[in-house]
Amino acid sequence: MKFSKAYEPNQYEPDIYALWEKSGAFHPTTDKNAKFYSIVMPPPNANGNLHIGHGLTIALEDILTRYHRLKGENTWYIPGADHAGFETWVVYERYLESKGKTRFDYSRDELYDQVWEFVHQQRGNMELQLRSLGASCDWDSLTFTLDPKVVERVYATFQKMWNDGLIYRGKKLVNYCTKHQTAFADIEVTHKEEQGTLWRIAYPLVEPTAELKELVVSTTRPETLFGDTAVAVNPADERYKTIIGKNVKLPLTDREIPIIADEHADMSYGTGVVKITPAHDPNDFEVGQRHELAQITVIGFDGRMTAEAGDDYAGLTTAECRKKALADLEKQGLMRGEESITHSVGHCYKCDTVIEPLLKEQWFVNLQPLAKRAIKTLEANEIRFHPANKKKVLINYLKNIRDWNISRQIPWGIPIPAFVNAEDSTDWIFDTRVDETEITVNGKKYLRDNDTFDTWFSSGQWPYITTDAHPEFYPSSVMETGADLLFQWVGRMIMLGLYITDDIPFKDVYLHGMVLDEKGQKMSKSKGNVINPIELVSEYGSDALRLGLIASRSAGVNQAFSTSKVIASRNLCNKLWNISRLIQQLVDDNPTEETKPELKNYGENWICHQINQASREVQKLLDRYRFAEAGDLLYDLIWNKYADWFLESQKLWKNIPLLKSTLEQILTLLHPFAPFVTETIWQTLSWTTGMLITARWPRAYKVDSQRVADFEDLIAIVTNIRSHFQALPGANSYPILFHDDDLVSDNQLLIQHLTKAPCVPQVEQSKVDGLRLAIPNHHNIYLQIPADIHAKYKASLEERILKLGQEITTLEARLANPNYLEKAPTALVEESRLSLHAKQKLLADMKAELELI
RNA sequence: GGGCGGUUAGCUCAGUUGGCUAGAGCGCGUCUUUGACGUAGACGAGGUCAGAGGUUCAAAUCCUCUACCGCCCACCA
Repeated sequence: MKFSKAYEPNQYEPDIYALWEKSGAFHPTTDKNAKFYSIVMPPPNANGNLHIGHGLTIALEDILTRYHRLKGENTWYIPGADHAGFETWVVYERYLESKGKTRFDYSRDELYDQVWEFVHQQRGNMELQLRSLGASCDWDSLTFTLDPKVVERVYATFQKMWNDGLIYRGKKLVNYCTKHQTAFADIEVTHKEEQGTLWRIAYPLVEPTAELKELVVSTTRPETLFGDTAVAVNPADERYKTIIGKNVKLPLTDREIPIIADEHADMSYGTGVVKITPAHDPNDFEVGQRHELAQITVIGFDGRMTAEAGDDYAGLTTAECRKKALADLEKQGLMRGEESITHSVGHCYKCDTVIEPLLKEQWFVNLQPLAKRAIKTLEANEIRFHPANKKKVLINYLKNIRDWNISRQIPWGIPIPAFVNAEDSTDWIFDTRVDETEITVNGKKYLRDNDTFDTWFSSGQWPYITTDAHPEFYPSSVMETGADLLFQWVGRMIMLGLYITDDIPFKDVYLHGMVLDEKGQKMSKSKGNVINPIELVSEYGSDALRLGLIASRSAGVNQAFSTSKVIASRNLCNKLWNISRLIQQLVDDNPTEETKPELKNYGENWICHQINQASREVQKLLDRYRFAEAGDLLYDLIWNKYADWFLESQKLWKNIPLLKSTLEQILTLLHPFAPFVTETIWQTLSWTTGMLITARWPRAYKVDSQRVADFEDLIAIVTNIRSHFQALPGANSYPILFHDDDLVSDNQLLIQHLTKAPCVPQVEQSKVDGLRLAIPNHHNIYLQIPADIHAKYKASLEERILKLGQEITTLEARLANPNYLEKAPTALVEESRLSLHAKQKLLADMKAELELI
């Protein structure tokens, strides 16, 4: 007897995981006759700790992996670790700051080496945490996003794009965080609705006319005025027609700038005049291109005003400059009012600094052709989405896709393999000798681009890079990741996958929603409401966390974390443990020959039917990614069916071979969801061999369906009796009598056992006395209760007669409807008829009963 | 401005070709030391499925509108 009274996960989990790992069960098989099933894990940050979202990710992916492994498929769950370029860099820069250093104290190569070292010290934590979550992934295949094979593929892709003309170097406005000193892709900028001020500033005409002395522009960013190179009016705007082409004086400077006509100016907005600052506003940049305006950069990459802003302002921060400029304008009498407005402002998603649109030369990818192909593929339904509507959302995004800035000004990442001619800044060449800061090609000196790739440029290629050792696993079976990464990651993997491999990168996409805190708030370090999955594992067990996380959660929906669901799941594990404990006891006490299980009585047929059905349902549900429903179903099977009815009845019969067999099946069915407790039990039971992780999904039992239906009746009878015992005043149990009922006759002992009734004798019909039970198909069962108590039962009987009457009326009305008879499926109509007859018979019995009282 | 969702029991949520009496967990009430489990067992209460209209033999489910809540995208000076 090795089963303790309660299941204590901590005591077993590490050993069980080690056992799996050592056995080689995580390695992929390559049996040509079996299906191939693969999941590429979204690589967690190598440098970080796992958060609760990873708990969900691993739960979902590992359930699928283990399920398919049990089904005998070639299964490969590929783990990864992400260098997480910017994320990690932010952490490291903070560390530098704490040491009183900055990035400018070191060369790029020095910094790269330092971060490598830093990450290396941290790495391993994350992997241990994945183990404690039970991820059955193939550790030998772990890919780090800076592994040479990744870098090679990324370079090959970059070169292919370069050759195909999809990559270009352009000086454009990029989203720049002046604190982190790097550019971002558009998608990485967080937009927030903010209160701002719209100032109206007068720009005096150089040649004032009688009716017009100045143009009043509206702006939320007066500090950019120093970079204005025009003011624009709408070409159709009658107010300004005559002055187009004339000049205005740019306040606070001695420059004059032209008045141009451009559709961008909205006649109905403010005065209809807009200042044009091509170097600091995306719209104005476009206008500037159309009109060949100069681009004057007045804000530097450090967030301070440049010399172009003039001696009085150079060196000020943008905020200081705004204040001073407004004051100076006021002094000069050029302010024409202000109003408060709400507008959307871009922020750095890490430090919340306002993102500056700044002119910078960067590498861009023209995504149009890739997006076009992706849209075609999606519209042809070649990739299935869960939830399905996310496909539409992605298509909508791809239709409006813009060029992707892939340059990052941070040292931690894959260096961009490009060099520029020292003599000619337009002469760029592709070369992978990124370890050298300068190279010589054809006698010319070329200097290295010091930028690195956007992390997503490499992660976007993850599926085919990670599966290259076993190409038969590509495309992967499903990409499971957070719904928030739909554009950033999933969309790019599809585009790049199609581009590079000419194939989809995965067949299905499953997107999970965010795990919110218990109050439904987004978790964040600053709010202090972060839930640590590893702490939950140590408190409740890994299985409980997994089951608790998937409970009541559906694809794509953000949902609060619920401790009570984790506790309920822990209780299920304990229940299963005790089920096993009881069965092991029975096995120990009743030594039998090892024989095939035979189904003898009603309950045995019934439970085997329930297991068959659950097995079928779970397969159906998992094939459709309905994790929560599958979990619920197994909870119900194990607790409400197996333990409460089957095991209770087996205390009488003790069909040892069947107890063993059914327990094995149940353990197998639950294994994908709760791998630790099921394997622990498997390893503890005296008769099981091998490991559950590599067992096979159970085969269906052959059952007698009449017996199954009969046992359902028995359940109804027992429940009805228990209900009476509870509801009737007086003693809490009474003898049960019956006549002419084979089912009850066959199961007298069982009914007695389950109801705790003193006895269940068969009697002559004439001698029957007592309360008659109202059970469909079983009208001859009675409770022998004293007359006075019987009388008290009258009221409840009348109530039920009334209710039954209503049900009968509804059914009669339905069956009297010719349209129903004609149009509803015949099986349904037949069912209604049967139901009506049963109820009518029952009603008659109950009425007779009432007369007797 | 464009797009996508949500509103079901006290709480958190399931409910995907429309079809028996709308489910679960937690919570709540009553009872129970029955050969594993009190992290338990038994029984029970609790819902006009946001509102209005429509389609249908039949609507929580499909359509329209309304109200409230949310998310994403967008270059709103």
